Amino acid sequence: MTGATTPASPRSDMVRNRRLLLAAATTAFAERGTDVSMGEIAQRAGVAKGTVFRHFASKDDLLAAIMLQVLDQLLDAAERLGSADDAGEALREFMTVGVETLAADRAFCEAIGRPSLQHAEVRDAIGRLCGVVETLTARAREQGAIRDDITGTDIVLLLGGIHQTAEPLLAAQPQAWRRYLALAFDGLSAAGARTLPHPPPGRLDLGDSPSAPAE
Amino acid sequence: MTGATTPASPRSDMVRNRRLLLAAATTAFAERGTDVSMGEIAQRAGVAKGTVFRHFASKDDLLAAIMLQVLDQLLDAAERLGSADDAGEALREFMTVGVETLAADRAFCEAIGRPSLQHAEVRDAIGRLCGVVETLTARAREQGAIRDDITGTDIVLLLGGIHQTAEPLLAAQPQAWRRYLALAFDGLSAAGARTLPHPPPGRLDLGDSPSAPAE
Amino acid sequence: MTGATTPASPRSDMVRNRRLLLAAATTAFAERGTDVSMGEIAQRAGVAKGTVFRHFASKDDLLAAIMLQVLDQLLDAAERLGSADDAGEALREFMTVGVETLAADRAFCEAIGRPSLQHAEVRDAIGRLCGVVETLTARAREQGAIRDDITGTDIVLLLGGIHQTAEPLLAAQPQAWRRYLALAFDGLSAAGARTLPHPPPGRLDLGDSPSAPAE
Amino acid sequence: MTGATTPASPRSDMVRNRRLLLAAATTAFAERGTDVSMGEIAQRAGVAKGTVFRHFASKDDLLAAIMLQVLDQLLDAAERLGSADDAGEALREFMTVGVETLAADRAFCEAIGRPSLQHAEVRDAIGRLCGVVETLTARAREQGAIRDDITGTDIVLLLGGIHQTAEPLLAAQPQAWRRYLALAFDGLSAAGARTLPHPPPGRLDLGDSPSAPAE
DNA sequence: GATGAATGAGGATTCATTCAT
DNA sequence: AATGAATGAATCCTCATTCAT
Repeated sequence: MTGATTPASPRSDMVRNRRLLLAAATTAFAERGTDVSMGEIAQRAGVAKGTVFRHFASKDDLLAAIMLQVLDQLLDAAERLGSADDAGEALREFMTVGVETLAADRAFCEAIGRPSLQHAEVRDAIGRLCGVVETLTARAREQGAIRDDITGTDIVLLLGGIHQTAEPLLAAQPQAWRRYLALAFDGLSAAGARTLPHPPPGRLDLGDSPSAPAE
Repeated sequence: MTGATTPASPRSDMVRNRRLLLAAATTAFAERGTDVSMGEIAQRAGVAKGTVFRHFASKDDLLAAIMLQVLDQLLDAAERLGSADDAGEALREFMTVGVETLAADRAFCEAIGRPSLQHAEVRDAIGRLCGVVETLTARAREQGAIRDDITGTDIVLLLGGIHQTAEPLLAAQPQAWRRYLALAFDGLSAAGARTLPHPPPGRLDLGDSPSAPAE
Repeated sequence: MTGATTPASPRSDMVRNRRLLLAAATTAFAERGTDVSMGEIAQRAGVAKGTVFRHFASKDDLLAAIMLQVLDQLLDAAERLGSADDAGEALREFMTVGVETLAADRAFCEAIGRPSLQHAEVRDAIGRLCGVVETLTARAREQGAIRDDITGTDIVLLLGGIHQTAEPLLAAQPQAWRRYLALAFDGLSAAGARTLPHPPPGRLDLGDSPSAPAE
Repeated sequence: MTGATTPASPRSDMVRNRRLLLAAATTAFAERGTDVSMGEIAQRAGVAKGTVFRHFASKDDLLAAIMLQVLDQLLDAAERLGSADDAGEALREFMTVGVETLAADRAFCEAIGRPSLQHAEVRDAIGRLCGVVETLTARAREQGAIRDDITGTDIVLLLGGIHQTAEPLLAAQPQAWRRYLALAFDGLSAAGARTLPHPPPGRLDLGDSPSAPAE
């Protein structure tokens, strides 16, 4: 099993294994949620169980790594779209990419609000994402594409909500989320609407914080 | 062990235990999702493990019972509001009750689309709920309170989505869902909006259907 | 469930229940072996679980009661045949009845050599059976129908052995035991055969006796 | 935990553990039947519970493995004796080995006719055994050592029967089976005996066959 | 660095048995 | 005397994690 034809340097093997593992785990978690066992991921990646733990000290770490992957994709998208001329269209495009990403990843949703979020890195990435999206959102606001009282964090949160709305339909109608994305966007751009009742969320602070300020 | 004030008859004790179990399970599942063990639920209810299984033959049955509880509440609310004069306001009120209910129940969302749904009773209840909500929705449509292309099933699905949007905030801001409910409602009532891109969902048909028609 | 049409005296109800229980247990154990649960037996008898335990303090006691039933049947048969003219034929007839009984009772065989045998009553009944069969055997010996070195206990033990020989066939060929009974009988009547190598067993002494004398 | 003298490589440890497990399971099952728990077997083998399941995916697999062990021993014996000059003596020798083997293994008998038999491997081994024994038997028949109407399958079945006959005595008289083996052999060689009443069994076909042909 | 065997806590579930009514 | 709810020990099995090679 180790007798590969081209061992290359040990370093490169490790890199390759890490890539295999992330790929396998991404697929597995996306398909079947966070309950997939480490054993199965090892198998799918074609490595031994011990190797999984050499790369990711715990299942939680692996989950965090995968969430980071997804978050990075989203971050990239948001950054890429940050300079588009039509900020409203850019925002819509970002949300499309975002919901599409979630729709393909069952674990991501499950994992939100779980111990993985106690990983500082994940929290940071979410924070950063909210920041970049805030830029996007601000421009859309200024261009009048969306109403005044919407923040970047709102947008990020909506990704999960839109996905969740369509989730029960996805098995039968994989594109159903488009319907609810359009609906949400209509809400976002509702011109003369009354101001939203609850204040906008600040930077997302997730995790166990038992210091929940409530209201 | 429970130190109840009135042990009464074994019958009444059983009723009491069932209530304790449902309460414990509802809370536990709501707080920590479907992974809570039967053992913990027993402990929380102050009964022995065996007692849980006397009342609910399997974990899945327990989950189904809890979903039915929630669905029944929603069904009641929808029926109660079915005859209100202002159908738009009634629909909004229903959605308020609905999201509020979900906000208190984490498991409910997880459980949608899971084996518990293979319980005919749960499927039936969902079907019935969609039916009653369709009535509510139709009236709101006729009265011009919401746009034309929204169905009762859309509304039911939105409950989960709105809740999910706010979910990461709930620990810190338990009322945050009100913000996203208002936002969604603005989308629903968007007067001149373009028709939504994806066709409305039919009656919710969940479960294993591997005959996913895709699109 | 208690509202029978004719309660009769409480005494007679108890007798009736005992009979129902023994019948249900006999059938259940015979069909599926000693693993049937007390709960199922209660159900089959149409009584509550508690009632089973009022009549038989433990599952072991119930098993013992059922073994006693079977042993009594065999005892009756042996006594009835004790006065037949043709002792050889009588012995053969007894063995036929005996094996037939076992063939219909899966639990009996399983239960031999188990804790149930620690019930003095069962041990006594086996002892008594060996005694009566010894009479039958002695007459057959005297009449020259079987060889000299066979005892009643040998015969009793053979019942189980013959049954066991055929057991794997019984599902497909319920009468297969007749073949092995005939074969055994041919061995028993082998005229000029050498004396059997191991001394005849004494009175059966079963149970945990850790004082096994070995040889 | 085991204090072995030579831990050697993990591979060799695994082999050693497998051996320990088989030994522990063989003893445990032989002594107390199939009810011994996997936990106890682990303990007896000096390994953790999980290790049992790494080696045998289920209790049934473990039982099957043990039956295969026994069947292999018997198969070896039968093959070894297949070429002896005196086929009658060879058959007797085979039966001696066979019963002796069973006498040391209580589970084997219990397990016959149980789900373990649905393991194709076990069924196959039994079939093969019957085949080899048929050879042995045919030669004994031809040499006039046993009567005409006895098949190899009869012989295999008799092993269990003879053992069962002596079983209640084994604790006190471990060699008692020799008596019943001799008796059975006398039946097998009964020269002028009438033909046996029930047709000989075909190849042993065990398992769920609900197509029981009856008779 | 990789391997995969071993570990053992934990999970769902069953069942004999007890006991309040 | 009968009921059937409650109990909790025991069972099989899974899985994250550790560690010797």
